[in-house]
Amino acid sequence: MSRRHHEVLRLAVDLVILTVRDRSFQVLLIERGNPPFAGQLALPGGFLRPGESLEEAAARELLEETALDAGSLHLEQVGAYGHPDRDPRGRVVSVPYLAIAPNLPTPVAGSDAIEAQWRPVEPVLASPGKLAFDHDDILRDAVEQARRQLEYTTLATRFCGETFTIGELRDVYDLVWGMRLDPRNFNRKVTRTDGFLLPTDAKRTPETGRPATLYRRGPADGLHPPMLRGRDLS
Amino acid sequence: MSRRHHEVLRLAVDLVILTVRDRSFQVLLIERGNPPFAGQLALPGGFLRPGESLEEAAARELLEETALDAGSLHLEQVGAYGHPDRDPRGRVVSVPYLAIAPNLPTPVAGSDAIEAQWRPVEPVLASPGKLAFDHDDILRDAVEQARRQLEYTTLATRFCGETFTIGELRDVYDLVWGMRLDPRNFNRKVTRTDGFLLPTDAKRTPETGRPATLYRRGPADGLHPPMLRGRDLS
DNA sequence: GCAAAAGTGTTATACCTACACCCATGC
DNA sequence: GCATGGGTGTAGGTATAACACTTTTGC
Repeated sequence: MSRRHHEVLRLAVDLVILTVRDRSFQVLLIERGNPPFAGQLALPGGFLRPGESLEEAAARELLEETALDAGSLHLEQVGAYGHPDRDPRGRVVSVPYLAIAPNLPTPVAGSDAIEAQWRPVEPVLASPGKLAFDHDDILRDAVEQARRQLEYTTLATRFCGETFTIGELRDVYDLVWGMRLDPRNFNRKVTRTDGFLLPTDAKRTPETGRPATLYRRGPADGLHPPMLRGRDLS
Repeated sequence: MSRRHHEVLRLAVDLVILTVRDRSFQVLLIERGNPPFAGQLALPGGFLRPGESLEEAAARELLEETALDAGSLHLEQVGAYGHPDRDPRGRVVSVPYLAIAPNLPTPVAGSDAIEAQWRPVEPVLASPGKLAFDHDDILRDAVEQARRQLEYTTLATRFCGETFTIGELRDVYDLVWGMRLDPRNFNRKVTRTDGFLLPTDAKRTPETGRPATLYRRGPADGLHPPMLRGRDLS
């Protein structure tokens, strides 16, 4: 088992930053300025640096590319992608991270002058082949991971601001899952699940209609019983 | 963004091989012969080689260390572990794989004369600090991943041989989850879930009691609705 | 007969689905 | 008043939990 047999490589940390904005489920993509894949869209990311843990690298990249503070955001690993030909520059294994962002008032601007843009997720998933590297695969897996977590965790609240209405939370489910949930049943479900939501005294009046109670995210991470979507898995 | 800032590293592929034998939930561990951690127990594994994908490396290690053919086994990625100090030899990121093995008639013998042994999982999880590297963390996460998958996939059948009785399948749940399920309700649940089990004409007579129908694993991967364990997640 | 494991039936309960209905606001 | 979204009530279906009970073997 000589050391000569061991592949020496670099490790990329890519970011799948998801949000709900303009009543649409969107992902942050950058346009690559340099080869390989110059001019194509890609997930933001960068290489692991000496002394960094994987999660530290993800947080650093997040700050560099979007000026978002990882301390306030949900950040979780998606897996590892290591096909030998995935990067034409040489052997690079990617460990992508999924980040969930609330709809941000400030426009996203990368510190290193990279053109970053929010794109609706669905068209990108529907016609793969447009993203650089194997980022289509990574995006697909990360989105599926997020969709699943809406079922049995309180992840949906990470898409919302500090306080939010049940209608906003329902929009997250509707848009991320791409299906309409019954507003009345949804209301009961989330208000009766212990630790999901903490009511506040404030209310918010929509453009038209009755004012809605504002909530903030509760201490629970898991959902029991889970939120159900249709029987579409096999 | 100079290349000098990029950490260059090696990638380890470790294996968490789980089985049910001697009416106990067990994991395959090796005793390390060389530093670091010489004499301590560790997960089997090795380094990624040039031209290999991660999954290929996992399959190769599985064959080398246990003479098990990956083609017939369930093999899935657990995640990536990249703390900078996790390996004293230098920067090594580990991508562990979870493998599920049926109770094997042949004793496990590594091809490279490593002392491999089955150990009950629970004591190792209960008193961490005994395994080399961060293998305690990896084992904990892999076991939790397997336990979860018993809930909403048909993974349990991977612990069984080609044909098996419902009692054997229930033993898998009982031993992996560490709780007793009601045999009568379990029976109904698995036989009524479409695609979980395919009945055969054969039966097997236990030491004492009525002969049980032998089944083989069905085409379904997912379980809807899921198999429930108690409300222990939060 | 007896022990042990396989397998069926039954009832109560929890939860979801679907939908009717009322409430509070802006115009 | 009317439109719009917030929020509650209720009836029916499905799956689970907990249990009694029957079946089929070896001894």
